[in-house]
Amino acid sequence: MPKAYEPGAIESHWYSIWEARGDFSARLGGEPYCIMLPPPNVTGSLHMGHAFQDTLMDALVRWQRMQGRDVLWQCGTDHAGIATQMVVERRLAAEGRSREGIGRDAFVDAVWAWKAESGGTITRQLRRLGTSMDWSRERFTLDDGLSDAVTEVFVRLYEEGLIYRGKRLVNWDPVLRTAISDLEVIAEEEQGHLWHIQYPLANGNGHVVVATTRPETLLGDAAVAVHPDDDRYRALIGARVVLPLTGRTIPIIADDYVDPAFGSGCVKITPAHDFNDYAVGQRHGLPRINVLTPDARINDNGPAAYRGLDRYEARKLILADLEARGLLLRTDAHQLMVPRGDRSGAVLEPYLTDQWYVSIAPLAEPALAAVQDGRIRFVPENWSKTYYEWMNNIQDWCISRQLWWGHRIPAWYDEQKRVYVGRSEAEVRARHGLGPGVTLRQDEDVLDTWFSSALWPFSTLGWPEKTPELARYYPTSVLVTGFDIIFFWVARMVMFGLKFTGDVPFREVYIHGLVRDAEGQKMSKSRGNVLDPLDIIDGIDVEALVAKRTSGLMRPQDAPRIEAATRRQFPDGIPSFGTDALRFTFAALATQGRDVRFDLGRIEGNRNFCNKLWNATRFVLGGLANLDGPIAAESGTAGLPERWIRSRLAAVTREVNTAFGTYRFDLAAQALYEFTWNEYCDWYLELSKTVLQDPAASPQARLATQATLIQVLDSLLRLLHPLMPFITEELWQRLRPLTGQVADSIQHAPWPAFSTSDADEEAEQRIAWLKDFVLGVRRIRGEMNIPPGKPLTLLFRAGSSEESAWLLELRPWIMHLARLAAIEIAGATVPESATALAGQSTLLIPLADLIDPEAEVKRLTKELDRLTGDRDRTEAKLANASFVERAPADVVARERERLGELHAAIGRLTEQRERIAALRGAD
RNA sequence: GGGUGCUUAGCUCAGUUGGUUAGAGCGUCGCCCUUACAAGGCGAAGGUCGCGGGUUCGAAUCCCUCAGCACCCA
Repeated sequence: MPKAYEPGAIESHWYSIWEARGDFSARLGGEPYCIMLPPPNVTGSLHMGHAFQDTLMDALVRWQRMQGRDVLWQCGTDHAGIATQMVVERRLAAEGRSREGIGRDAFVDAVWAWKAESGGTITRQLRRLGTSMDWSRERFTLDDGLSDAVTEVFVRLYEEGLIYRGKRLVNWDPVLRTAISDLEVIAEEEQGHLWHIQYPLANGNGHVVVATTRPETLLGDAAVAVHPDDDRYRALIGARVVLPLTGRTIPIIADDYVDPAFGSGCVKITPAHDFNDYAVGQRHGLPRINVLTPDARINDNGPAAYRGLDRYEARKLILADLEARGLLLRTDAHQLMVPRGDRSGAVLEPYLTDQWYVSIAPLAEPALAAVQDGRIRFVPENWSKTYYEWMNNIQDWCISRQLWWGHRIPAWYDEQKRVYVGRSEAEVRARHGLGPGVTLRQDEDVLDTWFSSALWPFSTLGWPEKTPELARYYPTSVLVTGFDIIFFWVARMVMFGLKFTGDVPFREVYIHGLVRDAEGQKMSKSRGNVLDPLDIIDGIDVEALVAKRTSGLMRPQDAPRIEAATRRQFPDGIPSFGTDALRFTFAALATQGRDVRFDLGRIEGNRNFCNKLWNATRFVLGGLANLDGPIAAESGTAGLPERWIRSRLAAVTREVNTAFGTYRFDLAAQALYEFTWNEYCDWYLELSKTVLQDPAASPQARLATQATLIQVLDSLLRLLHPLMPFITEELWQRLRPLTGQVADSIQHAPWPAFSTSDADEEAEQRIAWLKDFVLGVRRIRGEMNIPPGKPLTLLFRAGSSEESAWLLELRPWIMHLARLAAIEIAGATVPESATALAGQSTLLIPLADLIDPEAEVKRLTKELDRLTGDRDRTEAKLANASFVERAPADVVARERERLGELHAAIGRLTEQRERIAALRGAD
């Protein structure tokens, strides 16, 4: 067995075995447990968010599998309409071709070709993470079955009147030339201008001034609005103004949407190009004058001078023309919220188009109720508020996208533009009696990708067919996802799930935080702070990392800044940490907060933890030369250390169960880390050496020690397995010949059982005393600078007959751990000594030549200060009559007991300090 | 403007229903290559729990004010 833990070899070895053997497949028997993988973009690659989320899901799934549940972790990918189409368009552009140039069919073929080329990347990466998904059931949102489900849902909703077509303002991406959903808009504050423009009154008696951040929209103004109570303008309501540059006149209207304090208190109203103005326009019956083309140029509704100009060129020219006419009063610098498409980054335009909508209120109501009445539970519970907030203010969902990659809308138009919705053209013709003479043209648009994602929990299980899988695994057990897609995805799955299956899609929603970099910044390509999980697993040198972060940037000018930051943060690149260390780190970071700061320091510590576990196993295996097969659980005669570590194991088992059961992966990781390192390795392994390395130890004691080493390690590996699948499998397999476990893989080994009868109060108490004893000696060594290896003689003054008995029982272990040459019973008079307390007993290390009395007095004084502080606080508490009266009796009793102990300890230490001080005085 | 959170050691974070001396990792300091592990061992230092008030015998924990920060929605 190699001396150091080397993750690379064991990881690649085990995954292929697991997968080939079908270890991850649902068994269709036993109590089902099902998780739906939030489908990643089929042509995407794994980022830290995926890795984090998938680690948590895999931990749950492995935990449940070990408990004997029939686990289905349903995996698959999504077609990611906009994102994928953009990538393929960019590739075409690089070859000098365009989507329009090659036509729809050829373009869609090109996307499928791209999927074939790059589609395996993310699933390969998922495997590297050790995720135990059921790959035999992998699905893709554009598969036939899932596409049929999409069509079915669309048609049924349409037939119920819950899908309609409407002309509305949408968020329009002029670069991608498609509508996008409100949720895909990123509004950020940017530096812009506020231009103050004069609109002359039509009657020639003066003017009003409007302020705008988008002067080019002036061409589409339909009115000027003022607040009805604004005295400055009350007289002008109903008058008309001349709209500059257009020759049109428009009315001045009153509407309390206007904020009299902003700008001049007059607002230009452009119903076709602003959401608020649209609403004002509806209230006042104003015309909607669209002045932009789909790619945001001025259209034919604009004056000839501006037609065909891009919106920003038009803005420039319009401002110049206004200035030339003396109508541009002032230009102020102004911070404004600019909406951009989350994919293209382009500034969006509110734009008037025909789109398909889902009428959402009738779907939202039952979805709201499902959470309110507890059929779906959010974890942490607080996220239900976010869900309610959105559900209560929900807007109809624009589901059409002007893309070519996706599920084409199952609607056909005849030559009179009448629309027919059906499962196919044939069905439409049959149902509506449209003969071959009628020409039908299918709607050009595709559906929002989230439309198909919303069906994921049941479409992947075969819906609308009534499959055994659907009956068995739906509703699924839990959804694991980030809070950023509660609206996009969670809410929509609930709505569609309830609508089409009559039941919730999942019983619990575990919401985790979002992974950020060490400074708390969101990881993004443009910030250049992205970490690739595989680079953390495998390591990467700084040159490769810089190259990765600076290639393919949207803004190539960012490259030098990104390079400098990367070289500063990772001067030596990233070493290889291995999957298990990464996963354990993710688990440890999965606290209930909403941000997860990823710090490489944490993962280094956890890589070391893997090494610790590795070496502990090496130690255990190395001490078993006398064994050639499984060792019975109750072998030999267990001593206190054996009873103690088994009791501790039981406690940590319970803790881990509670932690996993409440999605507290951080607490599970912490409990396991602590038990492994601070109890099993630091204490039990050391205690075991007392017996194993003692040639005179009895065979019974030796056997019990060996059995305990093996069995506790075996349980520990199983407890750790959900978080660290690879190293635990590797070590468990090495240990297996000695454990008698029959499973072929740790992932099918039984989850360690917890029973309260494993708790051993007596052993815990005595070993706690032993630790106090040993620590007391070590502290004296540490603070007196006595080399750890120097054997010491210790004088023991028993505080009670009980503790005398404990010493008798624990003497060999104490001698060994405290590195004592001898323990003698202190007589009535003892030489001047350094002192420590263990329980009620006093430990004395004769000073002889090794201790500086000065230092010992200082040390004792510090300790006494601490104790007297505690004593004073406790005394004050007990002196308080209302405390004694009102606090629970056991709390008061505990304080009294504590006070007694403090008094005794202070007495012993004071006496000791005086003796040493006198000694110093005598020098 | 509406909503949701956060503020605990130098850094990143735990802290269950209020109850001994508020914990961990990393970092820092001292001693040690003690045959499982230097990716290690042993020991130590470090916090008026954002501020102010209230409830209570008792508050990091419950309530209120304020400050700062973050996110979501408009």
